[in-house]
Amino acid sequence: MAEKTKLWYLQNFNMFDGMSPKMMMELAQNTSMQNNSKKEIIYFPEDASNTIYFLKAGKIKIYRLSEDGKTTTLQLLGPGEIFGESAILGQDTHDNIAEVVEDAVVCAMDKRDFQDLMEKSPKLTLSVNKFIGWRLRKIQAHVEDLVFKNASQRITSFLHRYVETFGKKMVDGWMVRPFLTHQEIADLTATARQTVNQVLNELAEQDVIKFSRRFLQLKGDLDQLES
Amino acid sequence: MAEKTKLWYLQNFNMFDGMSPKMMMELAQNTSMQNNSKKEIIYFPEDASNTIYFLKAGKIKIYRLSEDGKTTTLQLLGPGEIFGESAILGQDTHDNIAEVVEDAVVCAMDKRDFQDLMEKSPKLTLSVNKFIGWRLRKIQAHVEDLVFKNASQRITSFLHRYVETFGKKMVDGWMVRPFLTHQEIADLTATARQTVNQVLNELAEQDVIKFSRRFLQLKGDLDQLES
DNA sequence: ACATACATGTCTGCAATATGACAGTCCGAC
DNA sequence: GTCGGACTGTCATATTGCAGACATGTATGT
Repeated sequence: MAEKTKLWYLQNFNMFDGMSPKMMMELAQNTSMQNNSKKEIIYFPEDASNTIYFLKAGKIKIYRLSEDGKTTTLQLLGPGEIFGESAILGQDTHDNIAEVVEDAVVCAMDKRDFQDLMEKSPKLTLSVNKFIGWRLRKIQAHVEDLVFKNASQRITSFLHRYVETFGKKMVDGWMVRPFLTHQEIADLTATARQTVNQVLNELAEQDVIKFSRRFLQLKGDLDQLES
Repeated sequence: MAEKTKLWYLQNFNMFDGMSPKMMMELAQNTSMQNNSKKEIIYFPEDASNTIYFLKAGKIKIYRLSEDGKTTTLQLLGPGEIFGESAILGQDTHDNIAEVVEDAVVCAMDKRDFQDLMEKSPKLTLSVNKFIGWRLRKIQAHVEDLVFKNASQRITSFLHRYVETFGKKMVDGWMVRPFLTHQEIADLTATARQTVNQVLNELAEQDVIKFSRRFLQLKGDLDQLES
C-alpha cells in the first residue's frame, strides 16, 4: 500500500497531533491496515498482546463474558480511538474481547515499533499518557454509574453519551444511525434486555426520543437525557 | 531532612527498581514527606492535580460520593502504592477523594519534576506504564465483579484480596490487623452495612474466619474465600 | 415468496438486597 | 471510671429489576 494512503489512515487521531511529518512517515511504515466486518473478533482474552490498534472507521466493543455466559461491555469505541493498549502497558495478554460492532477499518502497529517511537518523541509519550488518563477516567465513571444509578438512569445516561459521541446535530435535535440492539444496550449498562425495551418505550412515550432498529432520534436538547 | 533519610522513604517502590543511584538522589531531592493521620483528606475532587504521591506506610482509600451522600470506594491502597496519578496523566484536577484509613507516611513529588525524570529515564517511563496498566486492570476487574457477582460473592472475594494483600501468613492461616469497619467494607463492595455484617457472621459460623473490630483471621487457606 | 433466525414488546412472579428501626456493645476522651 | 459517640447485630418491610414465557415483528438468503 502506498505510504500516502497509509498516512491518510493515521490522520484524525488526536494522539498524533503536532507530530513531525518525518515521524508520521515512520509511523506509517510500521502500520498495517485491515478491514473487519461486523461480529469479527479482533482479539480474545489470553491472546498475546503484541499489537496496538487504531480505529479509523466503524465501531468496536470491548467486553467480557462471565462463566455462566453473561456479557458486560466495558467500552464502545468509535473512529479516532485506540484499543489493545494493554500492549504498551506492560501486559503480555489481553484481558478482554474486542469485537466489531459496525464494519471497521483498523490500523495495527507492533508494540515495539510504537514504543520505539515513544522513546523518540516525548510529545507522543505525553499524548499516550493523556489518552490512558482519559480511559481511566471513563472507567471510573462507569463504576460510579453502576453503584449510584439505577437501571433506567444508567440507560438514559448511556443514551446521552451515545448521542453525544456518535450522533449528528440536527435543527430540532440529534440523529444517530445505525442504532444498537436492545441487548447491546443492556450489555453496556448492566441491565436486562426487557428493561432497556421498557425504558426506551417510556422515553418515546414522553416524546423525548424516537427510535427504530435503524436509528435513534433525540427530539430537542441533550440534557433531556439526564439521569 | 537528610537525603539519606529521604532515600529510605523512596525505597520499596517497585517503580524505582533498577534506577541508578544518581537518579534516585535526584528523585529524593525533589520529594517531600508528610505524616498523615487517620481520616485526613489528602485531596478532594476538583483540587488541582499537581502532585504525585507515594505511599510509604499506612493505608489510603480512594473514593467517591454521590449527590445523595452515598459512598463508593474505588481502591484501598497500602505501602508501595502510588496515587494521585492523574497528575501525570494530563488531568489538571482530581476526580476522587483520597483519605487516610490508617496513619500514613506519604512522599509527594511535583508532577513536573516527575515528568522531567521520566524523560531522562525510559526505564522509569516503562515502569509507570506498567503501573498504569495494572491500575486499569484492577478497575476493570472491579467492574466485572459489580456486574457478575452478587453481594456476598463481592464481599467474600474482597476479603480474599484484603487478606492476600495485607495479611500475614501464619502456620494455620492468615491474620490481618487492624480490620476495617463493616461500613468501610460495604463501601468497597457496593453493598449495605447490614449485608456485610450478615456475610461476615455466616463465614464465622462456617469457621472460615474469625473476626473482631481489631483483626480478621482466616482459618486455613486463601481459596476458602472464593466466590 | 417462504423459511428461518433474530429482534422487539409485554406480562407476571420472584429473589435479592437495600432500608429503616432499634437494642446492645465497644472504645477513646476527658 | 464514666460518658458519648461510633460500631455491631438482628429484625421486619419495601423495592427494584431480573427471568421466563410467549406473541409479534423484521431482515436475509435462496
